[in-house]
Amino acid sequence: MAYWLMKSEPDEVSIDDALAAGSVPWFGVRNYQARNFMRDQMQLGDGVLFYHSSCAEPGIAGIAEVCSSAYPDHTQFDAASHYYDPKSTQETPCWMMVDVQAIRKTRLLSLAEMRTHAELADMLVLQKGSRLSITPVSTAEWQAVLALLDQP
DNA sequence: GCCAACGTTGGC
DNA sequence: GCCAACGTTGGC
Repeated sequence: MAYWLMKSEPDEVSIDDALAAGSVPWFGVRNYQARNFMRDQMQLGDGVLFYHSSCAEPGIAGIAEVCSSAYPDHTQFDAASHYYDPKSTQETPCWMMVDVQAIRKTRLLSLAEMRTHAELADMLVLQKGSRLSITPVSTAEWQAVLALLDQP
């Protein structure tokens, strides 16, 4: 059982969208490190902090969990998609994804607030220059975030 | 829109 | 294998 923080642009897939859909395919990851986390390390039932990025108020917006193993991201084959990758073929897909089940929406734990909590200071998403859209979260960090989400 | 930081590409 | 140039991310 592991924990992850996964960034999504709410204009594309918000926590509300994910809750309405039940589960969402985490398409569009085009970074090898993030892909490898999904392909090699994620397990069914892993906990996910659903993070809104590239928006007015970036931060953790909900809780989710991994609900599939990794499989090819179909958008890499779609020439009309923003995520099309001409190097990928059906036989040798480059990009993988998992499905994520939204569990609940939480209060927004903003990036600015996250930076004020010493117990979160080591979270990878807070490190200078960090841009990775999927990062592992330690058990202690997971528990600290959940505790903060339960506070007003 | 700006820009710092990082990742990828491609010439050599 | 090096590294400069370019592209992308993402907060502000």
